[in-house]
Amino acid sequence: MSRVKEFDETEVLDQALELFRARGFKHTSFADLVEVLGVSRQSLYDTYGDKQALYQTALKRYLDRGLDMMRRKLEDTAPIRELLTDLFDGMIEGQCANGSPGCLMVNSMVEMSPHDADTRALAQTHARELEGLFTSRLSAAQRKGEIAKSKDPVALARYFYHTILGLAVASRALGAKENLRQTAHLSLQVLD
Amino acid sequence: MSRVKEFDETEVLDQALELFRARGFKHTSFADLVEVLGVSRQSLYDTYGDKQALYQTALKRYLDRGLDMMRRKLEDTAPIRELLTDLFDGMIEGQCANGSPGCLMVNSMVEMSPHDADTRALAQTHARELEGLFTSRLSAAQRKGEIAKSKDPVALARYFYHTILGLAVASRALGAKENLRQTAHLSLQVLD
DNA sequence: ACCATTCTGGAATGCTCGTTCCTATATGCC
DNA sequence: GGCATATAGGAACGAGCATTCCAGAATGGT
Repeated sequence: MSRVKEFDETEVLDQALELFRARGFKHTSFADLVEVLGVSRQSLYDTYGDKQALYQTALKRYLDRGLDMMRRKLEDTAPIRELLTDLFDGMIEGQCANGSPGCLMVNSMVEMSPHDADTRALAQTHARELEGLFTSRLSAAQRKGEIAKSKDPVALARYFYHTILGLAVASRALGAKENLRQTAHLSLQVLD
Repeated sequence: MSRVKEFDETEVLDQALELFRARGFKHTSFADLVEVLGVSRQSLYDTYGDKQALYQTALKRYLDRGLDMMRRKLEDTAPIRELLTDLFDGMIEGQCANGSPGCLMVNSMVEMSPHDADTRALAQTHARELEGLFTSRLSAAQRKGEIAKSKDPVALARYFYHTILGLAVASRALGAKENLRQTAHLSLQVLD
């Protein structure tokens, strides 16, 4: 090989991700991508394949990153209520940073799930994994006596997952940070 | 006037609504509408205007209907926990009936809010109205002593609204009715 | 019977889209 | 210096899209 890539492959992928996140798949044209990413049409095709593949790759990256972040935050051994408070506040702060584009996975679940089997499968797998992370962390908290024995960690995990979905939608379309925080804090009452 | 319309205007509108709800705006072509509604292109344009207007009208109808339904259900003077349990169960049953297309408003919030100011305004107004309905019902319950004085009905109302958003997303992309019911029931703990 | 209105569907328009092909130019390793 | 690769962008293609125009047939009230 001789000439080297002039753009950072993952950096451009992240830009594509942000564009898809903000506008959705159908509302983002290839011309938009070329313009915003500053990379020529041909290079994009050579590097990532077609639009669908680029979207898929970006989504996968987004999910992996989110899952890693979640794993890291849940490793914290702080009391579960504190931990979840911080986690939700952090998510809300992060989501609403740049004009509230919401969550790419949620946007994808709504826009793409009925039309694209691959995307649907990605979303469902991710949901299971995320619920799994929550479940084991909640179980740990339960063993430490922070949560009553009578509670079902699986149901609680799913509940928090559903709560996050709702906050993502509200963040995108309504985007009142303070209200989201309030809801997140209220949601913690299920632990009592 | 001489010749009379051969199709029921609101009935066809409802069909358009269901199509938009299932597929989204961009993923529904005018040809799709003509085919599914069984009404010719020209008649659709004559009756409803262009695609955007048809969508807007359908969305407005959907919101009005939902708000009416909510009003009726909230008039019930049953204890608030029973009432909300029934309300959520009814919604979940209804949403998941025909292949879980989710909620048109939520789908619209995700797909259209960033692109169309009218749609965004509709969604935001609807959010406020829905929260208002919940707020006054929760206040009433509070006066009757069913909810502690320390609770803020506005925050609770918003919380339930956010919960509904989350359930709508899950219903569309995941669609496990039993899990949704479980989450709905857990969410009622904020009243305690 | 007449006429306004409606329905239907073909045809055409003009635009946008994703994608491919091609050519010209730049770049770095051997 | 040359060769393999990367970039850039013009051109074209074929498809799909929303929308408009139009002409023919149907329909019902007066």
